[in-house]
Amino acid sequence: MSIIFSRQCEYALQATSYLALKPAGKMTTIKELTKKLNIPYHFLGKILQNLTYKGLLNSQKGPTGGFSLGMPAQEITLYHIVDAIDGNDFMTKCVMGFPECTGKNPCAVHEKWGGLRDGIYSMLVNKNIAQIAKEMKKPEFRLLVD
Amino acid sequence: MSIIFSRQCEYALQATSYLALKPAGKMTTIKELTKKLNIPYHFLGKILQNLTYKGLLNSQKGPTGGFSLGMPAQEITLYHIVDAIDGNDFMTKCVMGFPECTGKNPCAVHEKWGGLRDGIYSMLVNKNIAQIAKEMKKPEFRLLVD
DNA sequence: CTAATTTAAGACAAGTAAGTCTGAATAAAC
DNA sequence: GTTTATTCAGACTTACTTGTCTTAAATTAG
Ligand code: FES
Ligand code: FES
Repeated sequence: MSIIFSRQCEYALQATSYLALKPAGKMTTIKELTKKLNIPYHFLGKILQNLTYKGLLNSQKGPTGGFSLGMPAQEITLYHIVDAIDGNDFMTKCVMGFPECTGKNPCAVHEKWGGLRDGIYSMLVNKNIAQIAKEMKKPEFRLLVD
Repeated sequence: MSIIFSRQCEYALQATSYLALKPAGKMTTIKELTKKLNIPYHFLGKILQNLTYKGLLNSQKGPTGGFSLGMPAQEITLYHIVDAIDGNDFMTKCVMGFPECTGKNPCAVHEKWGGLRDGIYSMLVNKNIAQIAKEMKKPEFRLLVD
């Protein structure tokens, strides 16, 4: 089982992070992405297609085609990706699975979870693709190993 | 999709919390649990069976039979339940799905996630079934609504 | 001992997520 | 215009999770 994001979403985060390494507008093929990230080819194709539909990526067919970021890297946060793929249910649902999550009828960890949930949210919102690109250029960073 | 725990695990947390309300040793039937918690009968049966196998619950067949906590309530934490059903992969896996999660090859949110993950862990470890029972007796608390 | 009630067990069905395959559409390169 | 490389689209398969059904085993009550 994946942790909090679906497998699709994990792949989307990885692929988008990888795209962030490339100069703006530079097209990257699915083939390159699947090779570097070890993600099933057609599965990734559909995911990127979805992100393109949502406006987060650009795509171009034919030779020299591929995918690139659909907006300035500073404007794309991890939250955009997660929201596009998995939605934002985790922000409103009870972590113990009770039918609602409100202060009126709280579960045993409602308070604690509230803080953690907000922490996850800010983790996603405060990290944009431009930052990631910058961090990833550090030599120890994952994905740059080839 | 459930948030961080599987549906089974959510059910397990709810059912165990409910059992915590009862006097120690008092048997509660699946029927009562499914009715109060709105969980599919046989599905819950298997989950409780599993928790019994792992020693967290006691079971007894026949009339007056049912399930009760398998150890003193103070000794059962939410982490025990989660670990029994979903395991503890969330403690060691990368939240972005990369093959490993170490400081040597960190992903973009490794640091932040580390803190949040530890927060989730302590949320689970520091909440035992006895506390839950106490809190749940407050009138506004979920599950006591009937 | 018999009947009733409950968990135990396993097969099965339904639903969802993940992954595969094939061909069409598009666009560049020659 | 033809070839080639790529995304797009949809059907299909596989795997996993969730949920259902039926029967057996155990235990209590009478
Ligand atoms: S009620 Fe459970 S997290 Fe809010
Ligand atoms: S490497 Fe991603 S969370 Fe640690």
